[in-house]
Parts: sequence; C-alpha cells; structure tokens
Amino acid sequence: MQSKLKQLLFDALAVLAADAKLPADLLVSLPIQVERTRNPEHGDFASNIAMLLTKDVGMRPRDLAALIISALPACALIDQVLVAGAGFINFYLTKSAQRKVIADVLQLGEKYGCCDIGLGQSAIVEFVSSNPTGPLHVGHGRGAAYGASVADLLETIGYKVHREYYVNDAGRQMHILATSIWLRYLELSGEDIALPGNCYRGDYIIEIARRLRVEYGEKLRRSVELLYQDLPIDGKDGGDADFYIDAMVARAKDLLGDDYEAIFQRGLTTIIADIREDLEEFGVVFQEWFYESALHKSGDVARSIARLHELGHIYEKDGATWFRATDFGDEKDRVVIRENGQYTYFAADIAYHLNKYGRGFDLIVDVLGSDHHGYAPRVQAFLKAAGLDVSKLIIPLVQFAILYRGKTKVQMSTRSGEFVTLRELRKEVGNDAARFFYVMRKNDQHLDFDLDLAKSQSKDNPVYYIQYAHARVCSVYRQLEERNLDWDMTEGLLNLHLLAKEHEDVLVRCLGRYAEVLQQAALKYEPHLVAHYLQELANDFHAYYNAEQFLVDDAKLRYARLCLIAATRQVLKNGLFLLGVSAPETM
RNA sequence: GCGUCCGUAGCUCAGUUGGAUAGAGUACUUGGCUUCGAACCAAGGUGUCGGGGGUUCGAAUCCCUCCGGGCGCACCA
Repeated sequence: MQSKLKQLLFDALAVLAADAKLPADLLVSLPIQVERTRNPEHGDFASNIAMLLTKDVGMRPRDLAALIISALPACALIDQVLVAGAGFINFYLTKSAQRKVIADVLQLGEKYGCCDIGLGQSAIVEFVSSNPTGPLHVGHGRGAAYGASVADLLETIGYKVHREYYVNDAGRQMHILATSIWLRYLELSGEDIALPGNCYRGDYIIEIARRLRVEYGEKLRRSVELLYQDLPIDGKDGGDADFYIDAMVARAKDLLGDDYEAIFQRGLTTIIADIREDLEEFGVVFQEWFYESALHKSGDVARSIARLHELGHIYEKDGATWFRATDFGDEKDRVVIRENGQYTYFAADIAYHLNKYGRGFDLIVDVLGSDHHGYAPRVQAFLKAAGLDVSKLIIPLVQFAILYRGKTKVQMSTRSGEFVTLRELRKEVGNDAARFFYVMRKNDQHLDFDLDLAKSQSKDNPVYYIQYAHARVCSVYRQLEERNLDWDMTEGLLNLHLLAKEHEDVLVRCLGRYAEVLQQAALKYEPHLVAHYLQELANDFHAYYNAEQFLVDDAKLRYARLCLIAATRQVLKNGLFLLGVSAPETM
C-alpha cells in the first residue's frame, strides 16, 4: 500500500513537472516518504513530501500540498486525501480497502505476512555459539531466542536461511575442561585430589567422569604422585592460577598419552549433545554445527593467515605474528599467532568468516553477546583487508538478562558452577514464557527477567494475555458448533461492509499493520517489534470481544464477524510462531 | 583514561528512515459476568523525554558538551 501511494505521489509530481508548475529536476533524487499515521484522525497514511519540497519550490507547504493533491491520479482504494497540520498530505483509505486484509489473511493462512523482498537470497545466522565447556545458562538463552526469531523473520521476508552454531572446540578452555573431567575421574577412583582454582566444577563434570569410570574402569587411572610432581603453585596458594592450570593440563596430556584424546572427545561430545537437546526443547534448531577444530585440521586457518600475509597485512613482533588491524579502522593491531606458535581465537575466526564468505551467503549475521562489542571492528578490519564486502556482515548484539524473583535479583556465578541454567529456567517458567520474555525487549537493552511474572498465569503476564486472545477465538468456534450455528466464510467475505462498529475498525486497522511490522522487524533484526505488536493486537481483540457479540442471529453479520476474528486468530498464531511461542486452543 | 551502548510516567519499557496533542503495561481508584472463557473490558493522571547548547518548517530521534550508568579496552574465548 505504501509503495502504491508513493507511486501516486510520484505520478502527481511528474504531471506537475510536465505542466511546468514545478521544476523538473525535483524528480531525480526524490525520497518520497509515506508513513502510517499514529492518529486515526489523520487518516491511514501520510506524506511529508510538500514540507520537504517547500524550499526548492518556493511555495508554502500547505499550498504545495494542495497542488500535489490536485494532480493525484484517481485510485479506487482511496476515500479522500486532505492537507493537514503544517503541510501533511493525509490519505484516507476506503473501508473496503482496509477490510481487504481479512480476506488476504484467510486466503494465505500461515503464509500471511510473508513477502519476497529478500529475493530468495541466502543468509546465514550464527548464534548461541557458547563454548562447549558446560551447559547453557540464562544469558545464552536470550541469544538463542533472539537468533532463532531473527532467522525466522528473515525467512518470512524471503531469505533462504541457514542457522549455524559455531563450536569453539579448539581453545585452551577445552583442555581445561578435559583435565577437570579427568581429575574428577581420579577422585571417583578413590584418589585424594585438590582441584585447581581455575578448573571447571559443577555436577555435570562429575557426571561425565562417572560415565568414563563405568566405561573405562581403571584404564584412565594414573599415579597421583606423578601428577602433582614438580607442579607450580596454584593461585589460591599464592601462585599464578593460569600458569598452574596450564601445567596441570600439560601433565595430564603427558601421563595419559592417547587416552587424553578419549577424555577430551567425551567431554566435548557429551556437552554438545546436552546443549543441542536443550536448544531443541527450546524450539531452536540449527542446520549446521560448525567446528572450529575443523578449520585447523583442514589448514584453513593457516591459509587464511597466509592470504593476509601475501596482501602485506601481517608482520612479526615480539615473537608473535600480528595482523595490521589499525590500517583498517581497528584501534590496535591483533595477534594471530602467539609467541608459543599457537593460533589465537581471532585467527580461527578469520578463517571462519572467510569460510562463510566462501559459501556465498548474501547476508551474514553474527549474533554476539554485548560484552563482545569490541570484537566487531576487528572482524570488519580483516574483511576490509581481504577485500570482502563488509556490508554483508551484520553483528547484532544481545545484552545480558538479569533474573529477578519479584524484586530481588537472582545471583549468578559461573565460577562456583551454581549459575542458573537455561534448562532450569525453562523448567520453572516454561518454554513459551521464556521465549517471549527474552525477545520482549530490544536486543541491545538490558533485560530484567522477572521469574515470578513469567510464571504467573494472570493478566500481568503478556504471554498469557496474547495466548488467551487466541484461545478465546478458538472457544468461539467451539460455541458455534455447540449452538448448531454455521459460518460461511465466502458469504462472510462478501458482507464485510457490515463490520461498521468502531472496535471492528480498530481491529481491522491493526491487522493491516502486521505485514509492515514483520518487514520492519526483519530488516532491523528486531523481533521485539513483533512482541509489542501482538500485545496491541490482543488488546484490540479483547476490547472487541467485550463490546460485541459474534454469534448473533443475523447470519450475514455473524459470518462477517467470524471472518474478522478468524483472521485475528491467524495473525496471532503467525506472530507467536515467529517468536517460538505456542498458540494454544484452550488454556 | 579511550571506545561503545544507554538515560522517556512511581516501576518495567515502546516510540517506525527527524513529523502532527510523546505512548503501552504495571501500580492505585472505581465500575462491568442470567448471553461467545472476567486469564477480559471500561473510566480516572502522571512527564523540565538526564542538564545545557546547536542544526531546521519541525528534535525523544541528528551534532557538540557536561552529568550519571552498562559493557569493552589480552599473545582469553
């Protein structure tokens, strides 16, 4: 509708230019804006074009607006066009044009709201990508919910979407994990073990160790004396904790030989399986789990650095290998190969992004935690260095969620292993409330997640408010059958002009905004717009429900009203689906 | 210190590429079920949009500055 109105305005200006009433060069780079009005008194759409042109033309805005209106081609969908305010051109659609949305929704069903502005291009959305060193916690949950909705939104506007989880299985942390598991294994074997300050704790480590015990028996056992022989001093005893744990890892590799790899792999696969199951239960499914280690094994990391080297963006300093990121807008140069010869995480990430570009995606979305916001310039720097199109890469940031129980903050501590896991959260508040609450706020805003509110089955809870609207519509159709009344949809669509009540106008108007909201949400990577829209739609429906009867004796009116609420139900369902929330028929 | 995001009603937050009288929810008060689910609706008021300056027909929105917060500033990932 907006594009149609823009075209009408363009045509009007062209006519005026042809008649020499306006300068012809206006049309060249003219950004015609048409936006939906906030206030129904101002019609359905408005354009500020007259105010923008007032200077170039040398006319007063209201006079120019009137002139443009006089040149507008006729359009059957438009009831009237008026000048208002400082020079706005307000478009009032005919009622039948507004009500057409009802037929559109009913005809298209689940597809309603989709469009093809993505042109079938391919997009990759990488999200969650939490280190496989433990279960997902509530912070990861927001990235999961957000990324999943962004991916779904991109699909609705016509992208082919590939959802990917990047598994960081190549770093130091993974070795600390493997070592932590082994120490627990030794402990379960009856050894007296002092856990290093920097190792992973948490029951899941013990559980993995227990299974190793069952499977391998004593095979992984080694001498504890050799283990502790000549180790440096741990952090808690006044030494360097990092130095200590690294020495411990090295010792574990020494003593275990080939068995070390078995423990490492067991830790990795167990935790990834857990994360995967957790996410699937949460309604978040990936097309691909991409392993960082694969980039190392294939030689992609080495080749990527070599490529930058050939381009002259690599240099040696202090025994390390650096990428000259400052040449491309980053604030400092970055190490890619450490003094000890190992690649940094960033080096692997360069290879990973080259890989993504190499796969030919038209749009690349990296969802990151906001604590990584300093990382973006680094990635963009090497993309520039490699001569790649930086604009293809979008990096939305997700702020942390802070849990509350009523007014009191829930303390989270990863160190003690007593953090609140996503699984615990889902169990407590349910998947629907969790998914909705996570995306209810703008992604780059802090989220106060009130557990009590999310659990409450009351009007305070926006999830139930929306779901209740859906269930209520469903209930009406159950009543329809019980009362032996009928609903003829085709007949209803022919009688939409009977929907003349104010609540019906409001509801129709709201339905008409859905497609725009989806596009906006998708293009801006902001699913919270959908969440807010659904609350408005539910509100308009509830108000209508309380004001009017649907199951009236007048058959034509009944048909028409049932069409309207059926369309409402469909849009509620489509919107909730995008957010990963169920649309129950009863509650 | 530098970078970055943010500061909107008592609280939690929206506010579309700069638009018309800045909006929801919540809290508080009151009213509404013999008729489709009261997990609902209706009515009631609240703002120096953190302060100041600038850009213009027009600023919560863009620029500068100050105040106050979050996050980042590794040869960690």
